[in-house]
Formats: sequence, structure tokens, C-alpha cells
Amino acid sequence: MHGGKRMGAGQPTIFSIAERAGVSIASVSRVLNGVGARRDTVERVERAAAELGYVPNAVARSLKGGRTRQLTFAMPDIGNPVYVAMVRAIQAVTKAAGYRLLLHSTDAVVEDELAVLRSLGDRTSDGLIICPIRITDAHVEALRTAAGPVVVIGSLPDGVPVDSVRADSVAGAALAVRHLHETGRRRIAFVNGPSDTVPGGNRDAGYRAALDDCGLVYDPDLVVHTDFGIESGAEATDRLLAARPDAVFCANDQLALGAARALHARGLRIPEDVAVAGMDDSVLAQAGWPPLTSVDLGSTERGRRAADLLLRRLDTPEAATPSSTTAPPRLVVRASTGPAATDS
Amino acid sequence: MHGGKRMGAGQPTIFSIAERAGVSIASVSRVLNGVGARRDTVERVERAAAELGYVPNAVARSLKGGRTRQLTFAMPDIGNPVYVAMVRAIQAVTKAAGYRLLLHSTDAVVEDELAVLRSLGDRTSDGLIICPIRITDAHVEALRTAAGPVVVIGSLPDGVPVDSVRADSVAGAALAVRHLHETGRRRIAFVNGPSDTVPGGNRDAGYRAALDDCGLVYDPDLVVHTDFGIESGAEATDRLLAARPDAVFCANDQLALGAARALHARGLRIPEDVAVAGMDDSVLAQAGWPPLTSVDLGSTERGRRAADLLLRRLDTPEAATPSSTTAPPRLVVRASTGPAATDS
DNA sequence: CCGCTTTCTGTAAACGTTTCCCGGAACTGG
DNA sequence: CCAGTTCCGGGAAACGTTTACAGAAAGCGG
Repeated sequence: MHGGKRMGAGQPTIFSIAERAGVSIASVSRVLNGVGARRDTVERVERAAAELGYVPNAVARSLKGGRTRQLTFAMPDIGNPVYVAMVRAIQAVTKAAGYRLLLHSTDAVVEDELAVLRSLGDRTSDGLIICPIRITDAHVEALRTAAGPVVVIGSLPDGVPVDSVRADSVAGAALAVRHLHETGRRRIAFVNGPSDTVPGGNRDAGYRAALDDCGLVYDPDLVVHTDFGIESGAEATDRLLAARPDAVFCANDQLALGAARALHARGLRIPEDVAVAGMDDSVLAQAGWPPLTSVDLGSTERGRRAADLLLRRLDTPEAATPSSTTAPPRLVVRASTGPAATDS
Repeated sequence: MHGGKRMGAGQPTIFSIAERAGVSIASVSRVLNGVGARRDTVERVERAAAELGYVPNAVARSLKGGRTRQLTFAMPDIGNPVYVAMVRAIQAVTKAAGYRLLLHSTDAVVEDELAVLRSLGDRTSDGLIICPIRITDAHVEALRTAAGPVVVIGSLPDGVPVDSVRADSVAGAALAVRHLHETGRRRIAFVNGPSDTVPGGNRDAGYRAALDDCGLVYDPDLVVHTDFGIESGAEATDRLLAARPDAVFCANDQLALGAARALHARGLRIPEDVAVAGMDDSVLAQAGWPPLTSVDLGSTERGRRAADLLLRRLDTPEAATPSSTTAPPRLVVRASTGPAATDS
């Protein structure tokens, strides 16, 4: 005649098990969590649990324990392979540590990003990795007052007390431009992402610096800002052709794929007539023809590190001072920047 | 001198608010949920909540309410644009209905899919949309005993009492093959996905049926099974070239992109020497050159419908008998299946 | 000024766990 | 057979909400 509590039909709970096994709920909980118990008790409880098809209620468990064993990753665009690479890297780490990963696609909308940051307070997940494309004052404020551990993938102003993992897209862009210069290109066009984003700004800086290095002058007619995406890359490149570039450097692989399509459509050969280079070295770099030269900004590496940092932060909440590491860029040369045609 | 309860420093709770506002927790809850209260009370509570930066604990709320306002979508591969399209479609519907969407990438691993199905029992989300690539007996059993509403995107054996939304890939594959035949191709190779999957089997059936229709004979040398992915498509196509096909039909756009790359690498022209067609009509169809003819299997539509069904099921758990709808395929013709070279 | 109705508010229980703290059972050794 | 240990198991509290219930306050007409 054990326990009162409700006895409804719904999902089995530890009460149903306790009743069926003829023990208390405390014993059920202990057995299910592998805490010592008498042989006999263990067996009865386990049998009852199996027969009822018991699954522990994660919500109740979280409420009691104060942790959900869930982490969140918020990225700008789930359709961009670069973030998919990060997801995989993060997933691998968090899964091994026994955490479930929740994915969030913010479409780079500031309001959405802030909402994610604030939602840390609702205790739905134990920590957050976020990859914002712009950093506003509101972001800084939200990061400062976040209700749980956060790791940022991207560049943060100094003084924000949050772990971050950065890409060096200034150096990365320069790498690509110098490579194009070395293969003999002199009119290097640049299809960049939105200019008011952190990566957009950095890539622009890298582009300009490298031009300088190479003794080339910055020509506004060779530069276009657009949003990321294959179509945008194609349109932008089409417009740029008026300025007769001998190379098109794109701020990511999607843009570069679009650029290649536009060039093909005009009957121009890659790389003989125009060279093309992208960034991110995502799966897309090897999707089209010719395979694209691209700058690997270490997305996988950044994802992995971010996840490691987050886990560390979960272990020792206020211990270490915020760390900030930068993944080095790496140029991957493929056919799209091969030698130019010797004639002309 | 209100309430006892704990008073720690942690996150603010309705207790902190109650104390600060000098009212009971019941009043706090009521005000926060917009239930009637006296002018004065409302103001005091709202001010206290704002000052403390209160965020309701979603876990506690879920425990009490028995629902999480979260739904799960489990897909085989987060890197495949077709599932990204589904995510977007599902997201749009669920977000509008006030649900958060959790994403899960199963890598088409049966164990993982079953785990997701079983995890419905842990009450972490209120419902599940799952897209399995194979259906084993274990799947059927798990679906039958699922602890919450499930909608399957994909084909299910008869008699499984679960809502489903199907693609007609038999008809879809036939559409593509007949189109290739109409453009004069007679040696139509087929790069298919794994043969032990439902889509794999169906596409094979469609391919064979269409060959029959067109009076062509099935030639095993023209058919390859591989896994999905650009690299696999390239390798498979390379092998197929020994059989001198004049068209390559691929079971999805990733394979088709790989096929195109392999053909380019051999110096073959598309479509003059070999035509290429894909399936899914994902963003990748327009990523390379030439743009790919592809069969739209209605991924967006299927995602939308699946979400609608799930929401309906959440409203009226046991009402309607399980529904099963099929999205019609649609052939999208692009340059990759243009006319063959007239010589040769 | 009294009793009635109508608001409003506070107490307490419940959601399903985990875990602290005892009391009792089972051993051990003398 | 008894005292001392050790081990197990049960009762109850707690996690942060929502909500049924009942009591207090306030408004009202007579």
C-alpha cells in the first residue's frame, strides 16, 4: 500500500515503478542512478522499469539538478556550409561530454541574436556558443549580463568578459590577394559581404593591405559589397566585369561559386581569362569546376575550440580569465587560380 | 515578512520578486501571466521584475505545465541542402505557432534515430518530425510506442499509426529519365544512393520503369550505388564513363554536382557530350555550371505539411486517423540537359 | 450600518526528480 | 545471545512554476 500521489494513466514515473516493485521512490531513484542497493531491490526495480518502458523525465531532472545537459549553438545561417562544419565540430565535442546540442539559426538578425542571449536565463540550456556577424552595443551589454556561460565565435571589442575564438580574416584575405598577385593578376576584383559586419570589415582591410603590399592601387570600381549567397555572387561578378578584372576574390565560397557561374555564362575561362578565389574552404570549394582556391579560416578548428572553452567554463564557472584565441588562416590552392592565358 | 523559502543569490525567481514587491508568489505569477490584478499590484510586480532582470525558468514551467513548447526535427544530414530547406519550412510554421525548434542530425544511423524516437519520452520536446532513410522493424516498433506525437517525412509501411508526408520519388525519377530520353539520350547512366534505403529503392524502381516506357533495356554497367555526397558522385561517374553513357542521372543534386565535376575533369562537355540531371532541386542545382536540370521532390512543401500535421496532432492528440499525403514531383529543366552535340 | 456580491490576494498542493537524514535490518564478533 | 557496525530503505524536502481554493477587502444597495 505504498505512497499516495497521483496514479493516472500517463507516462510511467518513479512512482509507478515504486508501486510495482514494492519499494519507495527513493530506492527507485537510487537504483536507476546506480547508487548501491541490495541485489534483490535492484532486480525488482529494473524489471519494473523495463516492463513499464520507463524513461526518466528530463525536465524534472533538470529542475532538481539545476542543469539541463544541453548546450546551444546559434549561427547566422544554417544553409552556409561553414556553419555546418562548425556544427559538426562542436557536436563531436559536446556529444562526447554527454551534452545534447541545440541548434539555432538567427539569420544574422540582431534581435534574434539578443533573444538567444537572453534566453540563457530561461535555463533551457547550460551554455551557449554564438556566432554573431555584427557586434552592437546591445550585444556587448547582453554578453556582459548573460545568465550563463557564453563563448563567442568571432571578434569582440576589448574588455568584454567573455571567451572568444576568432578567425584572422584580415590575414586570410591578404593571403588570397597576394597569391593572385603572384600568379600575375593585376586587376583583382573583390566581391565582399555586407560592409557593416565584422568579417566584412576585416576582409576589406586585408584586401587593401595586400594591394598595398603588392604595389597595386585600390580601385573602387573593382569592389562590390553584397550579401552572402550564390546568386549575389553571380550578380555582383556580372556587374564587375565592366571593369575588366583578371581575378575575382570573393569573401566566401558561396560568392565564389556564383562568380564562377557568371564567368562561365559569359564564356570566360577560369583561370585562363579570370582567376577566382573564395574563402572558408568549405565543401563548396570542390563542388564546381574548376575546384576553387580558397582560404581556410579554420571553421572546424574554431568550432572545436569554442566547444572546449565552453565545457571548461562549465566546469569552473568563474575561474580563468576570459581567453581569446585566433585560428590561423591557410591558403588552399586549387585550379581556379592556375596560370593565366599567355596571350592577350 | 513574506515567505520562507530559500533566498540565495542566484537567478531571480518569483520569490525574489514577491519579496521585493511585497506580495505573494501567486500574485507575481498572475501578473506575469496577464491575469487580472489590482493596478497597484501590477505596477509593483512589474517594476520588481524589471529591476531584477527576471527571466522565467522554462524548466519549472514545463514541469508544471506538462509541455515544453519545443519541437524536434531529426534529419539524416545537416549538410544536405534538401534538409536545410525542410528546416526552413518547418521553422517558419512552428515559430509562428510559438514553438521553438530543436534540430538533430542523425547521420542516418539507425541507432541514433531510435534514440531520438525514444527520447520523446524524456519530455524534452512536445513532438517530433523525423526523416528516416531506412525503415527497420525497430523503427516501426518505436513509432508505434512513441511517447508523443510524431510525423514522419518519408514512406512508411502500411498500418503504422503515424502521420506521414511522402515524396513520390518513383514518379520523380521516371520524370527525369523520360526527359533525358526525349532529348535523344539512349545510354542513361544512374548514380543512385545506397540501395538499402527507401529513397534508393524507389528511385531505382522509377528508373527501371521509365527505361521500360522508353523501350530501353536496363544495363547493370550503367548503374552505380554509392552514398550521397559530392565526392561519391564524382568517383561513381568516373567509373561509369567506361560504359560510355550519354547522360548521367543522379539521385540527388550533390551527386550530380560531383558527376559534373568528373565530366569536366575528363574534358567532356555538358550537355553536348553527356547530359546531367539531379534530384531535389536544391540550391546546389544552380551552384555549378551549367545549371542542373533537377526534379523537385517538394522538400519545402513536405516540411511545411509535416509541421502542420504535427501542430494539428498536438491540438487533438487522438482525433483524426493518421494521414499520409504525397507531394507531387516536378521536373525543372535547365542547361545541363540541353541538346546533345549533333555530330558523332 | 449591515449583508450581499464582486474583486483581489495568499496558502498550499502539484508537476517528477534527487538527496539528506534517520530508523531499522542485517551482519559481525565476543 | 547481545552489543556494536554497517548497510539499506523510507520519509520528506527541495528545485521554480501554475493554479484551485478559500479568505479578506472593497464596493454596493437597502
